[in-house]
Amino acid sequence: MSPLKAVAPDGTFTTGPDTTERLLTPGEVARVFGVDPKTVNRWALTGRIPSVRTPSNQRRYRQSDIDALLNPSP
Amino acid sequence: MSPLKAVAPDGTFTTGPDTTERLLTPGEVARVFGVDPKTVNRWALTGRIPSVRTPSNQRRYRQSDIDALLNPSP
DNA sequence: CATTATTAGGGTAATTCGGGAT
DNA sequence: CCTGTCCGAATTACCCTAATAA
Repeated sequence: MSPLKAVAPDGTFTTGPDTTERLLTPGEVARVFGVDPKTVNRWALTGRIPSVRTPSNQRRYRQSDIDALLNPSP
Repeated sequence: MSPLKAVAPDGTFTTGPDTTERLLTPGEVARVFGVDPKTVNRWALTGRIPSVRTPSNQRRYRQSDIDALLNPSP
């Protein structure tokens, strides 16, 4: 199964990648938690947060992962 | 082999275009990695991603290439 | 044919990376 | 153990106009 899903927010089926899963930059995540962007990256290095790497080795963080940290065991 | 059919691991095949070789626009790839579409084109220029050119010089990216970047030799 | 969105370019400011010292 | 800061180098975002796509 491809990681590039094709279900639109309204439930319709569209061909193409899943655009519903937003990716956040280190700076954006840093603002959420009120810490330095480098601290966010250290969390990734120590395995506290999952991260996605761009082809140029920059880190991106899934919105769902951040939401999970903000809402533990709902 | 023809790009117009997909052969599953069990030997069956599906009719229609090969979805693993679908071409993605710069904007679609950009949303996958959470970057600007221009950045995706820069990846192509610097050889980080293979790209296909339309007759009008626009860039397209093979979904299989994008999948490979997200799942580096598992 | 007209309209709207996307893309290709280039130029510049901002962000990110990694290491290392504090 | 965890965090914020300094550094240089690399990477990216946003600005614009013209061309292409739907």
